[in-house]
Amino acid sequence: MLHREHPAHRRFFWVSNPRRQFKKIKKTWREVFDEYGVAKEIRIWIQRLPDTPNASRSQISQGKSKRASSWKKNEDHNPMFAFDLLATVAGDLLGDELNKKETIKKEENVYDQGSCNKTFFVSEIISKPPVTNSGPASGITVSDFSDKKVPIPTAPKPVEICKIEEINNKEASTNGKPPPVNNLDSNNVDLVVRDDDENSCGCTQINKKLIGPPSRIGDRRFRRLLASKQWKNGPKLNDDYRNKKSFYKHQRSLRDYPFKKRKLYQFDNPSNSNEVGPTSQDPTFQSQDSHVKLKIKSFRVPEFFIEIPETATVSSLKRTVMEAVTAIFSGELHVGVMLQGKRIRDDNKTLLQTGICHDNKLDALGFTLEPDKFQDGYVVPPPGTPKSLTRYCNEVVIQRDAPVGKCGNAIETSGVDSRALVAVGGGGGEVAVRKSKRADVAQRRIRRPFSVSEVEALVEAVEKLGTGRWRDVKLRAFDDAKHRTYVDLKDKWKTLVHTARISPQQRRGEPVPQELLDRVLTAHGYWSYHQAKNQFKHQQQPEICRLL
DNA sequence: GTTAGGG
DNA sequence: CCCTAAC
Repeated sequence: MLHREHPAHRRFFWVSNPRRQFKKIKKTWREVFDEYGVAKEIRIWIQRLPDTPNASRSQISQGKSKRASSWKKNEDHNPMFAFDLLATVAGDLLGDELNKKETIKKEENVYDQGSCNKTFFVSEIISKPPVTNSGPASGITVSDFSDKKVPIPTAPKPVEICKIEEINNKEASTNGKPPPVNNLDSNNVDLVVRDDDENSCGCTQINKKLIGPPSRIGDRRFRRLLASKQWKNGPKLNDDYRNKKSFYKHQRSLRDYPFKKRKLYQFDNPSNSNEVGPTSQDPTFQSQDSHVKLKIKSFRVPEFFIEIPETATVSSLKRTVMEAVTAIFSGELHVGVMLQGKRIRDDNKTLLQTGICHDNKLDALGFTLEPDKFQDGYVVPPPGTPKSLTRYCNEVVIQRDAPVGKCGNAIETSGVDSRALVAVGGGGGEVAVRKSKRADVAQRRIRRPFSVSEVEALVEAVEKLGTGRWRDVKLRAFDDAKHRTYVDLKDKWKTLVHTARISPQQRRGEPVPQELLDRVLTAHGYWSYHQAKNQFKHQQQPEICRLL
């Protein structure tokens, strides 16, 4: 029905946090379609649906679609509701006559049903070839646009939305065997649009045949690279991309661990996202009251990166590694249970109910050690996922040995992935090289709320230096705080001004003394007024405290 | 490299 | 805290 295997299909997967502003959603779409120069207008309809995530839904009725503002409003009240999204591109591809076309809609809401309070949205839009013509030329592929091999149909195309996990499951069902790399078919490209925000795991795939399960690549620029012809370069792309990252990114990547703070999501299988395991009521196990013996063979440290000068000593390398490991494992650890790649979320289920005790299920049982800060879900690589893919997962995986162990609960570390730690001698100097490729994903720094004393120091510095000299503020008041950049200070000042302007009831976090907030407003007002006038005078008369 | 501002 | 334009 969906003709998904048809090589001439062009697919867009869109993964987004529904809190995303619609302006940004549209921007993302536009970026994608602009790659092919076909989009003239991006229009998005949102349709509110009943709150039954797994229920199949009827066709989209464009007329009933609600406006984005309506959706956004409702969403605040119930962040977990299900919704439909239909995006159309007005132009040569998808015309204004969308409502005339056969639009097949299947349920598309895939989200974390656990503790995560975010709803992740996954949708796929497929340009479906006309029913009357099943030939390869009737569809649209990425290469159609980049290479012009196939004429772009001018007729408006029907749009299909179906759920992405079907595809994931299909590929996961290949038993995780690494796909044949040479079998790259340019006509079978899945273009995945990842519209994530900082709290999401990027999930960008070019050709699932080539790459396999969702990988951990989350950068818009990279996506755009993929969207262009360069996707043919495959996974090596990221290196080139990485080199373009700013020097700062490299500089700070060391001090920014524990990194990969992004919340990841998991593609739940709708058929068993709530109940994992089909044999929960098997009476033979109940009557036997048997025990399940598990042997945890090893665990793996999640890959991480360090940068260190080649002139550094081995001792300092060891110390740096230890710091990184400590940072990752400091804090509370949580254990996740996976069965056949699916996370078991209901803690109250018995092993019997989940099917863990079932013999033929034991192979697929796995555990994750999750650092405290990564609670919102993970990409769980299917069993047998190539290491090059699991590396992107933000977790520590404990793979359970397949047979029921005979030696009790032995735990042995498999050792840190050495590739991640090799510092290569290059042209000399301070350049640190990471051996590991395509893993320099953007890493959000951890959140480090300002203490009251820090705020006080900031206020005092700004009072004297003004609001336009953040580097000086940094040097003056935060020179020894390596984790506070002058941009951080600037941002903090911004939030301080905002905090000072809102009512105390609306403020969050550690309370800032009102006296400090008053000084913030005073200094802000003063420098807003005097900045231009005193920009060249502040050197003689920087002490505004006396003036206030 | 810094600054300013939107996200 | 991130990103990026502008300087």
